[in-house]
Amino acid sequence: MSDDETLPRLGEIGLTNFAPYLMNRIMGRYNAGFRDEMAALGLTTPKARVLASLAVVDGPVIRDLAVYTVTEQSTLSRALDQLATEGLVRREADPQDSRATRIFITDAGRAAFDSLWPHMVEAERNLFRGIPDKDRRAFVATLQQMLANIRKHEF
Amino acid sequence: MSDDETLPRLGEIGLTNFAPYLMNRIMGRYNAGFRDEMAALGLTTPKARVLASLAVVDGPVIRDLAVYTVTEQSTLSRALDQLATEGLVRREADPQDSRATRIFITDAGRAAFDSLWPHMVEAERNLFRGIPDKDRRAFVATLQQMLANIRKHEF
DNA sequence: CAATGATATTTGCAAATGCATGTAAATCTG
DNA sequence: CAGATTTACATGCATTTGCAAATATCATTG
Repeated sequence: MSDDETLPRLGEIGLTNFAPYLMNRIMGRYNAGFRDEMAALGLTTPKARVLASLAVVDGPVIRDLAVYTVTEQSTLSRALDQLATEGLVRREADPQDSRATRIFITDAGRAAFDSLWPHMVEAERNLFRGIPDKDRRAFVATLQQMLANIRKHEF
Repeated sequence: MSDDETLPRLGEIGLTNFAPYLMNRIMGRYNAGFRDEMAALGLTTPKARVLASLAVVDGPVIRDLAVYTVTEQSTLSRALDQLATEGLVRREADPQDSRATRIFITDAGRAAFDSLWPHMVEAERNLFRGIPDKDRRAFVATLQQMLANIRKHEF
């Protein structure tokens, strides 16, 4: 990891060989892909991410939810305000730690997510269109390794 | 591609097996990783992306730049206002089409990007830490295929 | 070539975002 | 166990965002 070596310039690599660029661009379009469906449900990206996360881990404290949803704490706090007002999630004081709040999804929240999920799956399938299953599995494995490389939390 | 089949539920797949989730989370942290360095240069994400793109293709029309930078037209328009005011880019009317504006990077803009680039490379290397070169190449190839699958533009 | 429609970019405005800070509760430390 | 730190969450405020509409130019068509 010594770095006397000269860095390649971006112009030489080319944008489309620089993985982070590709990932940003792909995710930009992926996320935009069901913005209409989200809007129809009154959801923004952070709100949708909350519902998606709660579909997997219900009842996390907010700070963990911020990690799952890749959202700023303050943004998340306000997203939760809205979701709670709309009756899609429920805040519940943690009995162990009265600073903490745990978030639970409601039936209405689950229903909202259920109507969004097929679009997410469809978009994901479209992403992998024409990519052999073997490559796809290797790709996901690499993603998991990457997440392990950079995450600052134990999950 | 018939779809009578029942969709797997997200809870069953698990967040960390759903590629888009992993990609969003990884890029969230990657992008946050040099937010400080950007801030020191007075750059936001869209502004940095403009400079990065111009390091590769100088003089694009704005609508193409919006594709490269994965940025809303209106957001880009204002990012360009700032960059131009700061002297990092230059707007120049397209001689063929007087509706269009072409964007060029200035020496100062190049210098700003050059001071950011090492951090981007370092963050990228960190992402791929411990991932064999072979896997890395396969990963990038898959990304390129994915981009081809979803892009709506010819580049 | 006038009229209609498409394209390129900017801008108005309401909403979302994020940083810094506030408040409250838990934890640590001497 | 009092005081100092840290942690959890919410909020004030300035900035950024993005949708929709405005403006200006180009392209097409009858």
